[in-house]
Amino acid sequence: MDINIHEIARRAGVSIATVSRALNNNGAVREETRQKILQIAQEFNYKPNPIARGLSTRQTDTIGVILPELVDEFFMDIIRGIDEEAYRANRYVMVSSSHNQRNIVETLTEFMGSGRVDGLILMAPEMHKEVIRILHKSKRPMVLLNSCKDLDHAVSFRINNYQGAFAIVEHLIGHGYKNIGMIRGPEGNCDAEERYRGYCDALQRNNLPVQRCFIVAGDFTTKSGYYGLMRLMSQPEKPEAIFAANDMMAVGAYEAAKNANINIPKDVAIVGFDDIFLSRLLSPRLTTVHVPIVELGSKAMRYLLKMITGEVDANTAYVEELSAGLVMGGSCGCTNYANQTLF
Amino acid sequence: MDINIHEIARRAGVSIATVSRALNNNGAVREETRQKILQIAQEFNYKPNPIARGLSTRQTDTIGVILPELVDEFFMDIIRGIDEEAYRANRYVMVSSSHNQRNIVETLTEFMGSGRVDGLILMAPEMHKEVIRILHKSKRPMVLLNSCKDLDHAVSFRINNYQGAFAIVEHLIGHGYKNIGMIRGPEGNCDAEERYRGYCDALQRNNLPVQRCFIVAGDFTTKSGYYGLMRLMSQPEKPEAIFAANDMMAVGAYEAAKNANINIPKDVAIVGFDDIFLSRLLSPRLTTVHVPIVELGSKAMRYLLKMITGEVDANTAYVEELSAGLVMGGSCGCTNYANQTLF
DNA sequence: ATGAAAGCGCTAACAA
DNA sequence: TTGTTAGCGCTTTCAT
Repeated sequence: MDINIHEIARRAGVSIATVSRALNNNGAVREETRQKILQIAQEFNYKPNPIARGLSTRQTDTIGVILPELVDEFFMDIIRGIDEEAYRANRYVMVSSSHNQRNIVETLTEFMGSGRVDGLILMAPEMHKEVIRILHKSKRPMVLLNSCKDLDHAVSFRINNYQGAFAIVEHLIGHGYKNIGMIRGPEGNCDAEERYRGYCDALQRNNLPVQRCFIVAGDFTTKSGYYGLMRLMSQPEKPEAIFAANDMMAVGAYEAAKNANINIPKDVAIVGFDDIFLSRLLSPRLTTVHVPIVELGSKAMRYLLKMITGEVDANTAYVEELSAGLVMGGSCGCTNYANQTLF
Repeated sequence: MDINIHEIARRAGVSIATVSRALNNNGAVREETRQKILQIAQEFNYKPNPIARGLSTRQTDTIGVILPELVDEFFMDIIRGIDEEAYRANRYVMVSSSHNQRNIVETLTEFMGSGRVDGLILMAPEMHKEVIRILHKSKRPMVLLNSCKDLDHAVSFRINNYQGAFAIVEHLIGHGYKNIGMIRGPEGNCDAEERYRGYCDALQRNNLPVQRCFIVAGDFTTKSGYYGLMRLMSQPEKPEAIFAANDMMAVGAYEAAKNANINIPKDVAIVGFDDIFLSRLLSPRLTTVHVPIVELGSKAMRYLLKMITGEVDANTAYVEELSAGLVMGGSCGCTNYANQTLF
């Protein structure tokens, strides 16, 4: 703010061009000169102004991150994964929630159109057409997180929701359950859709019918899980097991079960998806699908950085699905699951 | 990136200065001219380059946020509070963890010294002298979060840890417990120290001795809570109640109690601090201290914005303590606490 | 190996 | 009301 390149140049008795070269290890500078400049810069604790540099180089060393919301460990984990890589690479992270669907476009435009960031990591499960448009005409590289299948022409990192859901439902089937219900996630949400697809396919692949009466809507909130279980278990024909599309709803289901004196897993088995910290503390421990969230963030960031540096082509589609593994608890009916340490 | 102020000026048949004035509502522009410019800008979807503008105005519309870690709902809540206000005020948020104590200085310098941000929100419970130094010579406004008392000459927003701890320990005393133990937080952490102070004072104010054997160290992790309870309850003389300095440790204590067949609250009452979401799900529900975290973030942000706009003097110390209220559960021994809804 | 100078896109002081 | 112009602090050609 105070001392600038001119001042350093003056003190070193050289031109600002030489100072710039010395500081950036860019272009030839006599070792003697370089040392002198470096020493003076050090002495005055001089740091080039990144804004000025940004104007000149069109690089801000900043990565934009837009997430649908800023709640839960889930999103915090993503940010942490990104932050770790950013730190390593000397980049800065600008985060924002998309606030609401209407304004995601606005935020996106501001981030991408304006040179505030060198690249973007975007998570928007319900992806508007408009967003896709911006995506296309944007000059900055961008990687999508948990995007829908129909965006496979972009760069995207996602959890393999389908595979995870398929696996956990097959696990339930392995227990001998025939009537397996599901509390679904929000409509239009791709994660939710994929998990539902995995559920249906697992049933069908095992010659089990997909029964409408065992499927209820939900919206990923604890509350909807609560009422989801209530509804499923108050029918004349009750499911033997329930696949909640995420752990938060499973938590709600646990609460409902407790209130209604329904025993898990004796009266009904429950499994979830996400493996949030909380699921470890439920009793019995929730059987769920572990999703490598921190890794999702860091992988996305690493790839984005490569796109920025040109190490990989930013215009070539690339999709990576991180596979999700089962975490055994007692809620599915397993009795001697590895009693995972809490810490 | 493509179209710039010159282009707009050319198309509108005016000078760039007029375009700038029209767009910023700054300086006189004939209404007719303004409309024309606005319309053209609209047509080409022109947005002034914020980097260039930043170089000129020394404002980036960006707020830096440095937090000790990026984990938990706790920090996510702070970020959310900040993000909400930032959105309202058309500001952007750059977040970073301090990575480690050594590098917090580096990060701080980069944020503050370089003009990357217009102001900073910093949370650093263990505050280095060095950090304080930077704080002082920094030209940009900064607000501290949960800072130590010895930084009362700065602008700071904090949870009233002392008051909260005092209140909850008095609540335990009200139950008739005489031997009240505590699992402390990390040494040197101001939140932890204040909570400990509140604990001690509550005892003394009620003519109860502070007994060393009932006080064990902890570090805010579930693990340390687990072993904390183990240690306290394996002594010949056991406490009747335990105040865990945060909920995560209380969670650990619950686990330990479960493993050791210790009933809460019959064998030992347990209370926590923070009111994390999880505490609602413990059985019995954890009696704890609610801290308005989102509000902490948003209040800090609002104040910082005022400092930036000059609405309040950035050099005048200002400390605000948000008071923390009790949330009743069954873990303290209360039987007919309001059964709070989960949602 | 080094310097001079032209931008980068914008704002703001000064002139007209 | 509008235009001219000098920065803002840096990078990067192009000469030398």
